[in-house]
Amino acid sequence: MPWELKPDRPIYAQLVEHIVQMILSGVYPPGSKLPSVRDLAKEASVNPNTMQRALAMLEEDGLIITHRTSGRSITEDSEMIRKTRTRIARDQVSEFLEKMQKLGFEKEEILSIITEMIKEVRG
Amino acid sequence: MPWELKPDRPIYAQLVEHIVQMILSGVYPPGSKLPSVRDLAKEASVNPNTMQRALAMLEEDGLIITHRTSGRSITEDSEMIRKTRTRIARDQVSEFLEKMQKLGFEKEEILSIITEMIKEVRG
Amino acid sequence: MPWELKPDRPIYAQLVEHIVQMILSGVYPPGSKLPSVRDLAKEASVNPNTMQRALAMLEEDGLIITHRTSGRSITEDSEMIRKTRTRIARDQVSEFLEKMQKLGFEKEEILSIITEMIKEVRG
Amino acid sequence: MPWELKPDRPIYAQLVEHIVQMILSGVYPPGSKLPSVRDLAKEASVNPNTMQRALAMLEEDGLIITHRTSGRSITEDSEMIRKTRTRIARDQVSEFLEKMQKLGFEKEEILSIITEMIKEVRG
DNA sequence: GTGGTCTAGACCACC
DNA sequence: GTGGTCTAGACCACA
Repeated sequence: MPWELKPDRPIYAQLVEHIVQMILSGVYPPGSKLPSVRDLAKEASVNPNTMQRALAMLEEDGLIITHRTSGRSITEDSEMIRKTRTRIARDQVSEFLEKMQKLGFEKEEILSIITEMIKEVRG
Repeated sequence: MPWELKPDRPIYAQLVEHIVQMILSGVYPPGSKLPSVRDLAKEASVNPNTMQRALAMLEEDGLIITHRTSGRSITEDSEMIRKTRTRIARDQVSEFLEKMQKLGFEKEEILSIITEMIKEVRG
Repeated sequence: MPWELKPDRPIYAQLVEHIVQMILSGVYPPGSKLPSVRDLAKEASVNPNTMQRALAMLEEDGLIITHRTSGRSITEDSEMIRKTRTRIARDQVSEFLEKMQKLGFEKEEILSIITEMIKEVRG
Repeated sequence: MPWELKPDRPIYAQLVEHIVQMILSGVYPPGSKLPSVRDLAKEASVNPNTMQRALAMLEEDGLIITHRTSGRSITEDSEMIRKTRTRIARDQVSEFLEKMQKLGFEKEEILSIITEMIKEVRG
């Protein structure tokens, strides 16, 4: 998973999103150790300050634990990770549904468009 | 339809979106006249310059025609309006699907979440 | 020759240009009588005031003569018409050459592009 | 290259044109960094907002890239720059030819006028 | 009255 | 420091 950074949104926000994806998809399993800020920053070709900011936000969410002496690790609370995944998903869905309804789409229409398009994606 | 403006995104972008919704949902039918920049700005509690910027963007898209001295009107090309509606919808869906897949959701899972949540919305 | 009016430039200016073309190309020969303002306005689907303004400008240039009681006519001075045609042409050419040179085109390059494109036009 | 601003056309349009010329003529080579909005505005004796508008238009055309916090630069795609130059040139020529033909000039006549006048320019 | 442009000056997020 | 957004208020051409 490459660190694709587009210039249209704040870099730190894209970093947060990317790391969350890696955690939720299991690249970094619960309890596993995170690379150092410096290494992560280098990997993403980003200023360490910016990476630090991203990690700080993830810590606020409780997804990441900082050990004062030995770096950071993913939370061991896999239940929380699961819940986070669900919460984010529901947020996405509800935001999406709201937009579609504002455009005047009915429930059935939304469903049919999605089922149609979901077949095309990735074969 | 009130002009809800949130501070998290550029105002002009929200204005564009709102006006598009009004056009697509038929509040302003094809060929109908639009209120003056000043009136629209007053209605949205926004500086005329900001509203003008939004309208200019809509004109670039071809959704709006400006008559230099006698105001603006919605394009009479209702076919284009229909296509715009479809295009925006497909964009929304594809953006949504991409996000969900990055979070590690499978096709079936996405569909089931949506069908579940769509029942809750608006009763 | 239809009266194509685009909304991107002042209408009166387009009227002036159009009438000049008709005069220079012989639609209205030297000395011939011009239709009334009202008729011209109707033909061009334009407010008579606007047509009046256009004619006034043409009169300033000396291309049109106003007879206080019997309408307007094209000047009989065909020499002046010929000179006007030449003047306008030279203005166009010099303006065009200036633009091309600002874009960094050399004389030879300009000539070759033109000779190439002039073959394509109108077969 | 001074910033000559005439009152007959929108300033932002003249700024766009001027910057394009600088890019096409190599004053700002592909990939090079552009001065800040504020500096450019000062240099052209223009309000920063106006300069910003011009730069935004250039970005839409793909000629300029903006890095959100570290200024703007010319696109590195020198092929695109070359194509832009050609496109603009052809637009100028075709617009010019159309005007001349509306004035009743034949192909040969146009060519002869140009070849004659092109000798006079810049000695 | 309409749209369009421009300035001055302020404020913001980001790095 | 960078780009981006917004407001307030003025002025203009046009019909």
